[in-house]
Amino acid sequence: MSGSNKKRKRSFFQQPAAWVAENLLGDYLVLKNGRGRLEGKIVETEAYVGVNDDASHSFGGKITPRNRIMYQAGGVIYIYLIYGRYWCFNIVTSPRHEPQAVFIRSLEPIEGLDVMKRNRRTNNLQQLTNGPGRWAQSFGIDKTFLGRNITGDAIFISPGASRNFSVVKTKRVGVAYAQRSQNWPLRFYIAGNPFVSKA
DNA sequence: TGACCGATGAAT
DNA sequence: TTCATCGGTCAT
Repeated sequence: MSGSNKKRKRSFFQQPAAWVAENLLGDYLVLKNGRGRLEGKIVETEAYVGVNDDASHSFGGKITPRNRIMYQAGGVIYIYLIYGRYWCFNIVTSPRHEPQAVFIRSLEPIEGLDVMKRNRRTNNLQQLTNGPGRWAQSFGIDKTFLGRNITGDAIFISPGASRNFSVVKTKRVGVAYAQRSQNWPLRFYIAGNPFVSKA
């Protein structure tokens, strides 16, 4: 349901990434700023499950300036740039020192579509939020979101009203470089939803 | 300091 | 299917 200010709590995000990724489907991502309220329904996610996942930035326990936020307790935002052009938006999950994260891949636009279109410089509703770079651009996401709390007043997750959908589980997109984990079924999306990315 | 890269998107 | 693209990352 659109317009709710109910929030997922921090404890929700301190579960394992695969669980969080699946259970975020149907929830709403809400962003409030001076220009109003943007809201999108989460329809596609991926889990990056930590030190044993060679598709994850934290594989092998690696710590760099970029990924160190992943080692925080679940509930903070991990942002990084891909291909020199697109911001990728992740939510850190799991307890502290367990560097897992959920990558939000696609949203269904719910509220603030005029602002989203302006940010994306397009009137194409279908291509507004159906991919990680696209929705981030629609929402004005950039590196200033790094480390922010996903349970605050400015940006938060609102629980979905119903779960009358089936979930598709497949391998993740764009991780063919991973030797061991490339086929792990850690991509989740709402079956039949038109805003799931094509991949 | 700079070679290298990529959890993509858009065009074809 | 192909490829443009480029700021950031990280090893040096």
